[in-house]
Parts: sequence; structure tokens; C-alpha cells
Amino acid sequence: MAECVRTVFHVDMDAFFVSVEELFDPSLQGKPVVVGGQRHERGVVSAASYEARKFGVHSAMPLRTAARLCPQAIFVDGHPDRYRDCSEKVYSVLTSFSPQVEMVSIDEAYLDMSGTRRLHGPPLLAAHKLHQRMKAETQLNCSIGIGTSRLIAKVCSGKAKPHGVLYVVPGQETRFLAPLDVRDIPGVGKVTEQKLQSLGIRTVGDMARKEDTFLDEHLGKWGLALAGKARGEDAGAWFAGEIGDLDAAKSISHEHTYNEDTADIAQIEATLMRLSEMVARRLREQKVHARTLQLKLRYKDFTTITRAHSVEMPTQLDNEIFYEVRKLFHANWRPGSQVRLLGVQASSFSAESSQADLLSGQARDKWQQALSAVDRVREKFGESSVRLGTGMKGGFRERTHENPAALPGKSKPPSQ
DNA sequence: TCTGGGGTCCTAGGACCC
DNA sequence: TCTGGGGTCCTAGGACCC
Repeated sequence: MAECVRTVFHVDMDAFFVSVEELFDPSLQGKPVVVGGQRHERGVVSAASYEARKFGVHSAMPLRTAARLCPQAIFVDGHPDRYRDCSEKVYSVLTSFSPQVEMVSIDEAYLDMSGTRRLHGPPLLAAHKLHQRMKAETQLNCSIGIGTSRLIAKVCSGKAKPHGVLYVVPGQETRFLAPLDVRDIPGVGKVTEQKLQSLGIRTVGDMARKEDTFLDEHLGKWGLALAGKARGEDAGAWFAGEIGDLDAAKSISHEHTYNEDTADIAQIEATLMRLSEMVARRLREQKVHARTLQLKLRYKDFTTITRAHSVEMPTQLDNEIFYEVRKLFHANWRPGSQVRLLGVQASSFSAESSQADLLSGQARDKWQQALSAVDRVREKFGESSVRLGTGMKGGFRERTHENPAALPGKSKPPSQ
């Protein structure tokens, strides 16, 4: 029965960031373009045009390396809001093809195309129509992978780039996967590839031939699951779960790498304050409170530590987050050491903060209202229009964990 | 080469509880 | 007294993805 066979599309935009930049500046078309920053900056390539890739430039490569490989490349700063806008247009095109669309990142999505045959025709015809409508409505190209599972569809779209379609006919999954390099499987990076190689596994077929006990011992349940798919066993649970549920974020973080390393406390604390503000603002936007706050600290030599603390009362307030990460910083920083990167992360979300203490609850509400107003001003006039600056730090220093109500400047001196 | 920023998921050890 | 086993929470680190 044909209805039993699932049809999954994986749609992946071609050189997305570069293509969007070309829409805003058509003179970039056909040239080697690198998106992500300027040639001398500390940073890595977010995306490279196909012309730049010919010189060996690829994403995640340091900008300075890219500049060396391709001196004539044009370096462009990224514009996240442009990509978000375009991504929304892409999404609306996709939803006109299937009611089941799941964006898995800003430039790729899975579509459940099962049961759309009457509307769109067989898979290859539907893909052709999707190509055309995408180009007409967004001026962007995409590649489309088609299979009976997300895994197959995803691998196919990669092989179809750029602007192509690849369809693995139902029943041919095992034959398609077997000769593939393990590196073609999403989730297999450099480290896992090395590990597999040391076990004598180079292709997906090599993996499928191993005993379950062997796979379980060396690779855990991940290995078992992949080998199962490689043998053509259906793993079920296609939509919701196979890759991950993206409906609600599980963590919110911001980090900053200095252009030059620093050991200046004032600068460091100003950065932590700014990052705390950014995180708190997004918590408020998403209407969640975080219980776990984490500091990330990277030294000059790239050694990186993370230190987390879970607070009793979940928060979405700038100053409470700053207070915690500042404390974590001072408890873990080797004084005088040059800092390269700082990060602030919030996780363990709940919808409402538990109002344990009524008094402190009222004070928190006032803060909440004030900060929502700040958010609205920022929305209207830009990020730099309001700064809850380091000038307030004195107040934070006095405050205690047990007494968050002492925070607002107007309230009584911080006694306990 | 000299290594961003924003995420997800997994592992593993210790605390703590029954 | 020389020592079980499971479950869950917390924290740290790391692989991986776009």
C-alpha cells in the first residue's frame, strides 16, 4: 500500500547567507564572497559563495585563513535580521506545500509530504514545483532531498547541492546508504569519524555488518540506532523527536569574544552585565524564567571552563542573572589571567517564577514592569538607547541571594 | 590556520534518597 | 560494618550542527 510509505522532503537553501546578501547588493553576484566579518578580524566564516569555495574557503574557517586562501574575496558582515526575514518567506512557501513543516534551522526544513500526491503529484514533480515557487517568491535557490525518513532526505539534499533534487525510491534505502562514508551521516564529525575508523568502520555498510553487542559496547545507543537504519529497519517517530523538538528553546545564551584579550575587571564586569541584560530580555520575550545560570570563561590559551549555579527562585531579571554570573566569575577566575571570551547562559525553564515570598514578590514585580518598559524602548529606539549600566554595580554588590528585594535603587539600604 | 555565536544532545561522576 | 541497587538531580565537559 503506497499510503504506508512516508515521503519526507528535506529542503536546504543554497549558500543562504551569501544569497541573501546578494539580494541586497547584486554587485556581489558571481564573485568570491565571505560572510561573517572583515578579513583581519578575530572570527570565522559563516558562509562562503561557491566562487570562494573554489579556493578552499569554507564555513567555520578563521577569517584570516580565508583571506590568505582567497585574497580577492569580498568580506561582508552578517545581518541576522535579514536572514530571519528571508527565512520567514521561505517558511511560508513551504507551508503552501505541506501542513507539516518543521524548520530545523534558519535555512533548512523537513516537510512531511505523505498524502500530498493528489495535490502536488509524485515526489519529483512536487519538488520541481517547489523549486520554481521558491525562486519566484524569495528569489532564492534550494536543494531538495526526498526519502522515506529524515535521515535519507537530509543526506540526499546534501548530495543534491546546489539547486538539485535527489530522490531515494522506497525500498532502496539500504543500497543507498551502504557505500556512503560515515562522515556523510549527520552527527558524525571529525572525532566520531576517527573513532569509527579505528574500529575498522569507514562506510555505513561497514557499520551495518557489525554485531549489535559490538556497536553497543563501543558506540552506545547512537551506534545501534544508526546501524538499524543502515539495515533498513524502520525507527519510527519521524516527526517530533527524530532530530529534536524545536518548539521551545531549552537554553538561551549570549557570549562575546574580545577583539583583544583582557584582564580588566571593569571591562569584564561591563561585558557580563551586557550579556546578562541580553539573556534576561530574551527570557522576558519568551515568557520563561530560568533556574540555572551558567558562566562561560575562555582564557587566552583557549582553555574553557563553564560554571553553573541553580537558584532557588527562577528568574528573568537582568540584575539577578548578573549577580550570579559575577559571583561565579570571581569564584573561578585566575586573577590576572587574560580573558578571551565570556558567556552567559540560562536554562531549566519554567513558565512562572514561584512566588515564595510575597514581599520580595512585589518588589520583583516592580522590577519586572520596569524592565518590560525598557524592552519596549529598546524595541523602538534601538539597543543602545537604554543601558542598565555598571553604575548600578555598587547596589548589586550589596545585595544578597536571600534578599533579592533589596535590589531596586529606591528601596531601603541593603540590610538583611 | 589560530580558532564566532547560538544552540542541542550525550556522558559521567557525585550527592542524596529510598 | 567494608558495603546493594535504582532513581533523580546537579554540574562539567565535549561532540556536533548551522
